[in-house]
Amino acid sequence: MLLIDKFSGKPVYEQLIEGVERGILTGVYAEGSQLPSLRELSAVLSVNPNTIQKSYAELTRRGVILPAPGSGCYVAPNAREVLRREASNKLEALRVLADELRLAGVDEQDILAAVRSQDKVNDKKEVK
Amino acid sequence: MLLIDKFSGKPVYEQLIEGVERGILTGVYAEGSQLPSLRELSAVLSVNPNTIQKSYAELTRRGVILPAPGSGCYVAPNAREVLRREASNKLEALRVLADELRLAGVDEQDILAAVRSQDKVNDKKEVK
DNA sequence: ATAAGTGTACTACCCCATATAGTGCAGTTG
DNA sequence: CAACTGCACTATATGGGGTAGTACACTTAT
Repeated sequence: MLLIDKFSGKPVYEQLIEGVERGILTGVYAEGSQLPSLRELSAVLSVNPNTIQKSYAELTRRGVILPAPGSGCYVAPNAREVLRREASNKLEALRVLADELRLAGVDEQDILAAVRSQDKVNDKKEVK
Repeated sequence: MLLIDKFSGKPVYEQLIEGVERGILTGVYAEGSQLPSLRELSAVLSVNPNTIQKSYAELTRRGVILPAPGSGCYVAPNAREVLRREASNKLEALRVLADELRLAGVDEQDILAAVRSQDKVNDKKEVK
């Protein structure tokens, strides 16, 4: 996976970070599993190794992945938990964005509808 | 008010744009009213006139304000409508952000609660 | 032990956005 | 006329993003 759009305006290293995060959350990269090496990713994506390293360094700093010099990089055993904790902090960003839309006069129902999961999920999951 | 934080990491000219937009939406700058001149804003905010001009040019391009060389800059008569139309397009951004949080495992209720207007909520537990 | 692959640390360079600084011009207003 | 307005232009400095290349120490498989 890990697609990179060099014309998106978004820095490549950020796209890379989000791509790995998404891979972990969707199960493509299981906790403890090995990630593509710097040079391999560099070759596959046609991105400079330094850029890849910058992304991996950031993920390492946050405790999402664990580097093993000489061996490779691995998804941290508690990666999902780390990501989940960080995501909670992003709720504030969501609130701010929603407030802006509301201030601009966007209909409350439209806002709620946009946020609500619309993938035919009739999630009747009984929260236990 | 138009406060500028030079250490926020966000470009000054963007802060300026958002500040004017907010002023229009909150009624500080009524439609048709005159905005502070380039040089006046530059002096008050200690920001280079070129930076102010960049912000005003962007707002002009979008039809939010109307410049009158020799006279000043004025809020477009339909400024609120323009902003409202633009805001509708941002709903997609809201949806994407919400999806990310959901994927990360953030509780659905927490997401909805963050989005919901929190003005003295008469707690309606019956979600219709 | 050798070879290949790994993460990591450098240095150097380029491009572009951001922002500042200064000058000047044409138009409007009092 | 004088003072203000938006606007255009050039020049410069700074920093982030990205590339390029080299080197080192470590691990792993042959």
